[in-house]
Amino acid sequence: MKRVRGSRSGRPIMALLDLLGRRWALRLVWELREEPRRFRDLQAAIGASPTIVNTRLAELREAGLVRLDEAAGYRLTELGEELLRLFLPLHVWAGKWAKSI
Amino acid sequence: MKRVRGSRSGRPIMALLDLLGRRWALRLVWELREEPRRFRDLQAAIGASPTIVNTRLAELREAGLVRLDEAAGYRLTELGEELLRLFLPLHVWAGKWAKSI
DNA sequence: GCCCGTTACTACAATTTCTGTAGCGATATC
DNA sequence: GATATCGCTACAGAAATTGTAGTAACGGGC
Repeated sequence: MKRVRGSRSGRPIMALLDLLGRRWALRLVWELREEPRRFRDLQAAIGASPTIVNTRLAELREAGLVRLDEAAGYRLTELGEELLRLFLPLHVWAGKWAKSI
Repeated sequence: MKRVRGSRSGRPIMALLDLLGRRWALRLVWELREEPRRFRDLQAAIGASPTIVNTRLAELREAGLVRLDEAAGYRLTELGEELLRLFLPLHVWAGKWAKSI
């Protein structure tokens, strides 16, 4: 098992929070929720530098959440889709949250 | 409604992903899942600088997710607890994830 | 009054991360 | 050979984060 920055405890939840708590990481997973997307497409969609997009994608690939399908582009793995399913309710909740502040 | 960095679109989900995608933001919410905690206690728990802990807490407070209860310490608001409930399954999933990589 | 501990929080230089722009090397199409 | 798309890299400047120290306010004990 690969060690992730900040996960000195070795507790999986901490490693996960650390991984997803890096800039653009959550957003990248979100952008892949519907269909595979190309590198440049992803980069344009989130508006980050190619350097950091590549770095995050590499981390997410190493974590087994994302993979590169040469024919179609970057896509979530089975594991990545499981994670996404946990996050989907966020979409609805975000609307409610926005109204209340 | 306050505008959040990177949320040029105005879509709540983007604002939320941006807010939570900043370093230590997710982790701070997580650390408040059980009980109120003092500033120094939080800071020591996550191992970040006081500067950034204070910055993130201010952002989370402005977002209505966290508040400072002078008697007990920092705690989640009602809204913050709702958000946390969406994240709780993450704990279980993280264990499974760790095993598979 | 005065020391002591605790609280949240700030100042600031050093370090790390991210951005913005340009470009590379491979592959495919004409 | 020219043109386009693909993932990806180089690199200098800008921004975020760290690490350390310290401030100001409050509440005991003495």
